[in-house]
Amino acid sequence: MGRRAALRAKVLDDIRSAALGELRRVGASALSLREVASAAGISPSGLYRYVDGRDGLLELLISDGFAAFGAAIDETISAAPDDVVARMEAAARGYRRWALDNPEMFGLILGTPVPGFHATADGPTVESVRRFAEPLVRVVSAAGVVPEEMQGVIVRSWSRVHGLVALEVFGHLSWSGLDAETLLQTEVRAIAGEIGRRDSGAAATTRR
Amino acid sequence: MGRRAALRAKVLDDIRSAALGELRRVGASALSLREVASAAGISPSGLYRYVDGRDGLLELLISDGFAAFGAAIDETISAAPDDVVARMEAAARGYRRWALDNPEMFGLILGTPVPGFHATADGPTVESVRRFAEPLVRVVSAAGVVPEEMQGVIVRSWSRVHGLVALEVFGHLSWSGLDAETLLQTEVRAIAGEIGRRDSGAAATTRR
DNA sequence: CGCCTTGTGCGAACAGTGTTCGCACTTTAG
DNA sequence: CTAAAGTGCGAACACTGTTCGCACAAGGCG
Repeated sequence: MGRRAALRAKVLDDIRSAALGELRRVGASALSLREVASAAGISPSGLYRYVDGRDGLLELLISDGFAAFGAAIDETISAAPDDVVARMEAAARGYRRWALDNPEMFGLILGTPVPGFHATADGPTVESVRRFAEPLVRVVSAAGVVPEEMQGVIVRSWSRVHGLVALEVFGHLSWSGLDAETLLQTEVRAIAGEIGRRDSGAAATTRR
Repeated sequence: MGRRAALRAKVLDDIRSAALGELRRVGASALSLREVASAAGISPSGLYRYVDGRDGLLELLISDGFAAFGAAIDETISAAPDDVVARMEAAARGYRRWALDNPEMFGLILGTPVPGFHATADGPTVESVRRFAEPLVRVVSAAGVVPEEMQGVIVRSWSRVHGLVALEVFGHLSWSGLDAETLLQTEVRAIAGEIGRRDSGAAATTRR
């Protein structure tokens, strides 16, 4: 098996980029299977040899999206000075930047879930999520958080950054007239401050 | 104008509830105009006499959704003891409860925006948003925040609650094994604590 | 080499969608 | 009573996702 597999990989790659292009152009809800097929140079029915219908196409996009998001954040962090607060700020800035640059993808992977789509427990999506969360974990653990508190601290910090970014990207902050970047910066510094003095009596986050 | 207007109002109300039912049943992305029309007892084309196509139907739902969300939070707050911290906790709990009970609606109004839909500046949606935000404003202002800082404090507090709730409702917290309710409670208490000592050197939030 | 299984691509078809249009009909206003 | 405005609907159009069967190419094997 050589030639056939190679051709198949190439076609699948064409589908990937065609789908991504369509997503960027018209958004997830208006993403047309036929348009994607046409852009990828194959027939609508031919698409089914590579992807399991519309849901399969979205799964492909979501998986790739998580990976790209994680990679983007990773890159931003790496470019920051080797300081915990600076890295946290970089992570948040990277989070926001990517979300603003890829609003449809951001909405697809972290906004309203597409009905009928559930990531299989050991599928590529979960692996991508791990890869996505990894840089965030590294930053927080570098701040000296003990493993026990780790998960709660990460989730709460993540949710604060995510909340602000999601509201901004989805257009729910525009009425306020406030500068979202400044808001996020303020928020991140507050988070960093709290993590810095976490051992002095912060409320513990319990497991269920 | 009497009889005709009354009939019209009644039919429009049928459409409202039919659309809401369909939204609950199949979600926003799969919401079918024809199904809604059928459930409302009119023909698909007849629907266009009341609502401007699918987008108009969604606008109707969004507007109602904001109002219902605001009313639900309002109710939760009113039922809480007359204490600032208790009211903030109640607001957050009401926010979460409603979002969990109405996930499709929550996603529709605060998740990924529907493409092609933009609330007109003076339309009913904006009014609903005001009504929705009002109870939150009341709680924060009751905490003694000066008007100048007010907007920033509200947005940042809201975003912290929203971030956690959105992640939970959209299924992005389930992997962690953490109890979302506990997380939210911890978060709200932290917010209340910070607002309580806001005058002792909290970072100012600037306008753009 | 030939054969046969497997994989691949595609056109046609089907049920479903949102939307438009023109025609009958009823209610209102003058 | 008449003209105008409002209302409902069936038919039609272009589009969607999906399935099916048929032609054809590629691969493994005797």
